[in-house]
Amino acid sequence: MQADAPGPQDLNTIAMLGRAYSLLGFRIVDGVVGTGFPQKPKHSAVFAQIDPDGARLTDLARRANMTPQAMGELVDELENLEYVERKPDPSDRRAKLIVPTAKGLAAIEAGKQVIVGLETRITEVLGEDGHMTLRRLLARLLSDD
Amino acid sequence: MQADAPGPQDLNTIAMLGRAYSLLGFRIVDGVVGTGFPQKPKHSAVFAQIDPDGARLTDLARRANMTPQAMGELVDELENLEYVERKPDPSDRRAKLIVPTAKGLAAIEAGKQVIVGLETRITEVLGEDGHMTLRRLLARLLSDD
DNA sequence: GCAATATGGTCATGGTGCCTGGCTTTCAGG
DNA sequence: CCTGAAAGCCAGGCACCATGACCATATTGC
Repeated sequence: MQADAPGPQDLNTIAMLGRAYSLLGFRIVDGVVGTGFPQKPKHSAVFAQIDPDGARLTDLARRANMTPQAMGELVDELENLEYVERKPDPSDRRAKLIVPTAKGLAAIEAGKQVIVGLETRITEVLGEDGHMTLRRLLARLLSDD
Repeated sequence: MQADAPGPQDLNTIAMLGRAYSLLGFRIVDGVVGTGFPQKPKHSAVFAQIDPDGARLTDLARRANMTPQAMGELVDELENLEYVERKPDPSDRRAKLIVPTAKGLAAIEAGKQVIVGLETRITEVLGEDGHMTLRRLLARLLSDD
């Protein structure tokens, strides 16, 4: 809620957090897409939650904090991109398991690599100590509430 | 390091940034609404950019990085809530100045106070040094790219 | 066993947020 | 003047996500 035209140091802390997150978040998607795995930002909500052995739609939705319908659409798209498959759950015939394909696993791996690369970059900019300190401070903020 | 109860420290740094921002961002809106100024999260995009003397719709849109149409809708809502008024721009009869009302200025002030409160809370949690260190690290991240 | 109820998933519908395209009014330059 | 550009508005549309209704299957209580 402040004018955010000038340098970052003039922003309030919350705005700085937002900028940093936005900046780095876009780089994740760019990085993954750059390695040849087209996807939308929202798809990472699936990739972040999916289990290599498959997971149920409702479980994915719960973990990603959205409705099963919304997750269903994401899975539709990922199915069209051949990143996941819907398979019947042998233990419950109502359910379907969302299972990543080989291509999907490769995309997830690419995503992890991009994140590792970005974290390395953060360490380069802040130094090993700086990065560790940042993580420690953020962890304290998050475990506070 | 338990596998079944993942705490914030198990997240990658980018995810931690995102969580912290999301957490605090919601608290801003909650705080402002709690002081009796109903608004939606998107409205802060206007409040953050508006000038007490008024600003043009297209300027607001440019600064908030959206199309004039989208900004126009936000301004419609804020006009209904009586936070802003549309006045003719004396220097250009095509343009209209979006001017905050007294109520709008009070809402902006409330927003600033909420942010100050949250920053104070951050200082309580991290300590004066911790908060300053966090800001310094974030500023370095932001000025890097 | 068998109704009652809960759960997994889908479809239809609606709301929100934002976009593009087209329009009028006004401004500025030749 | 006249033409091109800019300010703002309206219509239409797409993306995203939610609610509600529905069907198939599981589970529970009697």
